[in-house]
Amino acid sequence: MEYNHKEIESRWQNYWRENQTYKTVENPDKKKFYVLDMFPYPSGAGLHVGHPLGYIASDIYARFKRQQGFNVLHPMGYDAYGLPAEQYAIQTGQHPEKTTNENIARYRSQLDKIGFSFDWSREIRTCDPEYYKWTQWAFMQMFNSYYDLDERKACPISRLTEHFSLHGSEGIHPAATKEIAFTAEEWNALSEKEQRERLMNYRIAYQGETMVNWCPKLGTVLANDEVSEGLSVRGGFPVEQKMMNQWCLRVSAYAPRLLDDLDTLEWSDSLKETQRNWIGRSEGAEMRFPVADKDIELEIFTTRADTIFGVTFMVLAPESAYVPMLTAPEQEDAVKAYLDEVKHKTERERQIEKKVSGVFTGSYAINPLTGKKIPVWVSDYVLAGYGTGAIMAVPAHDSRDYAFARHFSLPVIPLIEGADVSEQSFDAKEGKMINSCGPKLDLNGLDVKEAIAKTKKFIEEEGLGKVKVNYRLRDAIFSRQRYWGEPFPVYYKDGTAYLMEESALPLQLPAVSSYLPTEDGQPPLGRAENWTTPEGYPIELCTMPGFAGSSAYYLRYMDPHNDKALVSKEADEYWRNVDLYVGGSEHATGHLMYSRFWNKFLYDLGLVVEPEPFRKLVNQGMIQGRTNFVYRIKNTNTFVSHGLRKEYDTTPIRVDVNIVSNDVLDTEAFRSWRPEYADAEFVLEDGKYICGYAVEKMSKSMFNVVNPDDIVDRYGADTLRLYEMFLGPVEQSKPWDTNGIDGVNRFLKKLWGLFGKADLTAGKEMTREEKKAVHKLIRKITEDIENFSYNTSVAAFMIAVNDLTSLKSTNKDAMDIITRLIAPFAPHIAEEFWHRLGHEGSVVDAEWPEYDEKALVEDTVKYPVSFNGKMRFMVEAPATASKEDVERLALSDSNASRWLDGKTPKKVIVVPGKIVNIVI
RNA sequence: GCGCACGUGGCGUAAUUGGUAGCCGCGCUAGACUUAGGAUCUAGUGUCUGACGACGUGGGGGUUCGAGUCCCUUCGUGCGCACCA
Repeated sequence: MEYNHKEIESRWQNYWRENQTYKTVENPDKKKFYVLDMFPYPSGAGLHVGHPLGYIASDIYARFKRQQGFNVLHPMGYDAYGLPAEQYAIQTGQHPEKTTNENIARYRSQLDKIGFSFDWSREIRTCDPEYYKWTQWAFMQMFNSYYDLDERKACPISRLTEHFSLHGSEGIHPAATKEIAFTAEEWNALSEKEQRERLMNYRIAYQGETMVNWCPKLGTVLANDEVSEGLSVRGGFPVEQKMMNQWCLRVSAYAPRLLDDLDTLEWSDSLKETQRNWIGRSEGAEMRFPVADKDIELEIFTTRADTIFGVTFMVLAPESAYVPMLTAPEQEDAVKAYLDEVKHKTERERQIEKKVSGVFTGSYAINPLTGKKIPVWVSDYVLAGYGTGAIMAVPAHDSRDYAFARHFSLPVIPLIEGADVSEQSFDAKEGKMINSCGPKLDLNGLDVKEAIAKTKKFIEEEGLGKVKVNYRLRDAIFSRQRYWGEPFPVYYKDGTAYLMEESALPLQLPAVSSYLPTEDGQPPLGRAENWTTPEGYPIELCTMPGFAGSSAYYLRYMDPHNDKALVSKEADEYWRNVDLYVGGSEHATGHLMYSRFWNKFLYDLGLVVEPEPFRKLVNQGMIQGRTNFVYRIKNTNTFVSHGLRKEYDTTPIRVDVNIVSNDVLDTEAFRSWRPEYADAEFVLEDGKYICGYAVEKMSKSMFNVVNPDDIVDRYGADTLRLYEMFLGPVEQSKPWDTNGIDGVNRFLKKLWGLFGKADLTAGKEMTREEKKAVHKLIRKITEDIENFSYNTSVAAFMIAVNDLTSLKSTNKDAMDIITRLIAPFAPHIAEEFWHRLGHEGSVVDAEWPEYDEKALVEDTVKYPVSFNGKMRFMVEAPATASKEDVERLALSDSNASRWLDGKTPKKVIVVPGKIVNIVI
C-alpha cells in the first residue's frame, strides 16, 4: 500500500480534535513540565517555512516528555497588539481588531496542518479583554508599589507614605528617579497633589519627564530596545531625543537581581552575555570635586579612581543640571550657542558625526588630592543619563578624553610607566603607576588594580565620595501614543494621575473615527467620545507598549479563564515556571528582560512562587530565504542559464522560488508567471535552465517565501517536521533549501514499507541484530532529544530503518519501539502504526521505551597498542575476547612484528577495554 | 574598539568529547527496471595517483604515543554592545 500522507494526516488531526487529545489538566499525582514557544505576532503575510522551526523543536520535546510520563503544559496564543495592524488601519480605516482576527484565523489553520500538540483550550490573545484585564491590573500593582533598596524588593507604596509622614525621607531607601531629602513636617505640609507628584519619584510604574526616543514618523515614543543605531526597529524611521512626560517602569531598580539571577538559568552563554552587556554593571566611585570660588560641589562617577592625579579637565553633559550653575557670565553666549547646536542634532546625527565638540564653562573645579584648578567643559560625548552626567577627564588613559584634549589642546599627564601617550591614550588597566603622589595619597609604584582599591578606600575614609555600582540599564518607557494597545486604567483630576478602581477593569478600548493622531497632536484616543470616568474626569490617552501584554503571558496559560486572578495560587504552585522556552534571540534585550522584571515584581508581591520565568531557554536560528535568479540579456527578453551568463551582458532578476526546483527553472511556469515574460526565450545548458542563488532574508519582495502549506500538501506534515529538524542544529541560522526534502520523504516511505512488510504476530522474540539496531536507536534518540540534537536523531532513524530493511524480517516488538520513538517527530505516521499494532488511545501517551544495556554491547573493541608507553597502532578485538586473546591478537598484528623487529617482548599489559602496553 | 560564538568534501552536516575524520542526506557518476517520472532500486563518490601509497578539518607553531577536538598565534565569518567614563 502506498504512503498516502494526505489521508493519514487529516484522519489523525481529526481524531486529535474530536478526542481533545492534547487537553491538559492539572494533576497533582503527575510531575509537571512546561514547554513554551514565544507566541507569534500574527502578521498579514502568514507563516513562512521559517516560523515553525522552533515550534517543531519544542513540540518534539513536549511529546517526548509526555511519553516519559510528565504532565506537559504546551500552550499557544497570539501577541496580537502591534504596529502593522494599526498602520493598516490608518490606511484603510478598518478596525485593527478585524485584521488581527483574520490573521489569527490564517495562522491557526496553518499551524493545525503541521500537527502540533498545543492545548488550544488555553489559547490567549493579548488584545482580548479577558486577557488584558490582567495586564492593566499588573500596571496598577506597579503604580501602587515602590522598590525598597534595603529589602531588595517591591513594597506597597502605603508603607512609604506612612514612613514619610512619620520620619520624612530619613531611614528609608526607596529606588528613586531623583534623591530628595525632606522631613516629616515638610511632607505633611504638602498638598495631596504635591504629595502625589513626589510619589511619582518612587512608584515602580511612574510618570516622569524623561528624555525619550521620539519617532516622528510613527508618531510615538519607543523603548531603548526598539531603537537600533538611531532608527526605529519597526520601519527604520529616524528617532530623535526629546523630553516628554511619560509613563515608565522602574526596571533599573531590578538591575542587580536581573544580573545575579542569570547564573541560575540554563540559557546560552551568548544570550546571558547580551543581557549582562545590556544591564552593564560597572563598579567605581562617586567623587565630589569642589568648584573654585563657588559653594558648589561637582559630583562625578569614575571606574578609574586610580587616575585622579591625571585629571586635567572635567566634562558635563549638555543636559546636566550643573551647566547653568557653572556657566560663568563671560562664557554664557558660547555655552548657549553650543547647547542649541547639540539640541538640534538627532541621536543619529550625533552618532554619525562623531565629531569632537564642546565649550568651556568658565569655571574651575579643584582636584581634592592635589588642590590644582582644572577647567570644567561641556560636551555631548558625556551622557546625561549615565552616572551623574559629569566626568573627570583623564586624557592619558581614556581614548574619548584623549580626543577631546587633543582637539582643545588640553594637557595630558601619563600615569603608567612606559605608556606612550604621544599618539593615543593607554586605556588598559595594567602597569605600574607613576606621577601619582600627593600630600595625602601615594600611588606610585603600585599596580593599577591595587591603586584602584587604595584610592577607593582613601576617598571613603576622607569623605571625598563613596564606592558605587552603576548600571547601564534604564527604566522602560511605557507609554505609546498609539491606538492599538492596552488603555491605561488612569484618569486625571486637576492634572494629577489617579488609578481607577479595580472593578473598572478591563478598561476596554473605545471606538475612534480615525487611527491617526488628532489635529492638535493628541494620540488617537483623543478622538474617542466620552473617554472619561463616570464623574467626567479625562482618561489617559496613551496606550501600553507591545511588551506589556507579552511580559506575563506564560503565567496566564496556567489558568487562562480565571476572572478572579491573573493566575490562581494552586495553578501557579503546580506549573511554577517555564521549564523549556523556545524562541528567537532577537528578544534578548526586550521581551526576555521585561518578562524577568515583571515576574520578579509579581514574585516580590508574593503572587508567583518562582523568581525567574524561564528556566531553560533555546534560541532557534533564523531561516533565511534562498533567492533564485534568472539572467536577462540586456535589452532583450532572452534569459541565459547560470553557467553561460558570463558570455553575455546580463541583468540578474529575482524569480519566484516556487517555479524553480533544484535550481532548475520551470520555463513554462516562468512564461506564465508575469505577462512581460510571456514570450521569453531561453539559452539553456544541458537542456535545462539553471538559476543562480543568493541567501537573503525571507520576504515577499525577494520572491523567496516558501509556504509550509505547500510543503505539507506535497510531502505531508511529517516530512516537513523531519526535514526542518534534519536541516541542521536548531540553534543555527540557515537558508531554507527545499532541495533535499526528497531524502527525508523517501525515508518515511521506507519506514511505511518496513511496517507493511513487518511480521505483526505477537510474542515473537527479536533477533540479536534487530535488538541491537533497536536499542542503539533508543539510546541515541533519548540522548538527542535531551540535547536538542534533532538533526542527528533523524539520521539515526534513517540508519535504523536501513539496517532493519536489510535484515528482511521485522517483528512486532521492533516496530512497536520504533513507533514510540518516532512519535514526537512524525506524530501522524506514528499514530497510524500505533493503532495498527492494536493499541488503544493515542500514541501521545505511549510509554517511552528504556534501552537494554546488554543489547548494546559492541561486538568489537578497539585497543591502542603501545610500545614502552608510545602508542603505535590500533587493533580490533572481539568484545568477548579474554586478556590472553587480546594479547595474542595484538602480537600477531603485522604492525607488531614491524615494531618488535624480531625481539621478544619482556612484558605485555592488557587493560580490558582500554589499552595494550607492550614492554620491550 | 570591547565581548561572545564559529571556521571540516561540490552543498547541509556528523565524529562515543583526546583514540582509524567525513555518519546521514542532497548533489554528482555508472548501471538496472520501467506504465518515460520531479518514480524506484543497486554500486561508487575528500584530494592526488594507473596502482602501492601519500596528503588532508582556514594558515603557522606547540602539548601528546595520538589533536577536527587542548594551548599560543594569525587570517576570515557571524552575532551582541558601543562616546556607559
